Amino acid sequence: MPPAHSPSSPGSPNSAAPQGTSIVGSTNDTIDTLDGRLIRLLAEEPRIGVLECSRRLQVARGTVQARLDRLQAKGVIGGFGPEVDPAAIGYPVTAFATLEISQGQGSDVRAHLAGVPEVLELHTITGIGDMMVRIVARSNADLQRVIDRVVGFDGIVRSSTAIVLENPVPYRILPLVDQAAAE
Amino acid sequence: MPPAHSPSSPGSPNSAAPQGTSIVGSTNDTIDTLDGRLIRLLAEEPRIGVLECSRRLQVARGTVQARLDRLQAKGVIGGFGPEVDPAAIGYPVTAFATLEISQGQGSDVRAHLAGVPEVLELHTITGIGDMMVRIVARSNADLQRVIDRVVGFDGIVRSSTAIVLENPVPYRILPLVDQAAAE
DNA sequence: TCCTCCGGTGGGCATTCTGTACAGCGGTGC
DNA sequence: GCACCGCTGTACAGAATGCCCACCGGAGGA
Repeated sequence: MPPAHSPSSPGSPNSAAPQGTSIVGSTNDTIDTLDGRLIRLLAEEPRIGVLECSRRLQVARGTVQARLDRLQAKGVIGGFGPEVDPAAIGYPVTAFATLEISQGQGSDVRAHLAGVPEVLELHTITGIGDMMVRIVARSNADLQRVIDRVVGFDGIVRSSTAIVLENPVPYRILPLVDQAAAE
Repeated sequence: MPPAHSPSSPGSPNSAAPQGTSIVGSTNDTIDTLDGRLIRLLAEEPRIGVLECSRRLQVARGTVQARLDRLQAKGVIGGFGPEVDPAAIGYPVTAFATLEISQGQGSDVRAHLAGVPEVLELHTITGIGDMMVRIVARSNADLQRVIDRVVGFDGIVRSSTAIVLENPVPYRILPLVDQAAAE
């Protein structure tokens, strides 16, 4: 493939017609369709670079670069870190634990939980419990050890655990991105 | 910076001494320390390429390339998709809903939930409920709409929702990677 | 109404990285 | 003892990146 771009109209150098969507208020609002297509493209084939994106999206390279910079600056795209599968590194068991915390012990408990590698995620929630953690373990037996370590801390009054059996819909964001882009 | 690599010992071309860890059984088991350092490096600075990795890790470029290929082939690294923040695209409210399903309706319910963009994740679990979904919404008011759409389906008998107030520990995997690498 | 700003386009440049190949070394296991 | 596998340097052509420019055209303010 030659390094040429792929000018649809080779003769006329300029045919500036904003793609994606009218820019209207794209600066402060969410994302437009071009952003959506770009995110989808990168999500599906992360290995392609900016130049390839511009080819697929039929826009100028500078546009893709600018959009990417803007998306990262706005915090829409946090990064491109590798997605590591816990199961593949020896932690095939996932569980959600709901924790009840005694008054005023919140920050201590958070610090404690943040120090446990098997705790992948921690939320404070409304409802029955006060906190919800996502934990992983090497096996069901190992899960016992992890739970003991997680709840073995002053300030955690009660806890209940739900083991994940299946994961019919793994974490995804693309459908939401499409919806946001089509706003 | 000149295109020269950075040979520590310019004279002697070969000083092969396996880094990371003795390879022992690295092929079938999990990951070694070199893998761990590589993943951490990529997670922290995803934009750097293979060459830069090899410089930081003080190993040959081919090694980094081989490790990366292997990690991807083994499924340890799933991809390098952009991490999109739902809050940044207009969905700042997160909630977890526990669903109780009537017998035999499982697969229908899954299909239904998979069709809802606001459903980011779906698990089948042990315990009180049968399923657990992670959902997002544009606002607390909008959450009502989303919940109605989620549970408005034959086969879902009961549901309870917990709104996420705070997220003291956002999803992370690095501490676990370190632990697995130090096995 | 005119003017400025901003985002998009197309092009060009030097630098850098990638993909791929090669031979050699050394530890592991048969 | 020998073959295998992983790591090391090295090399090369092709491709992509980062950064520059001039220009166009719509939106919004003066």
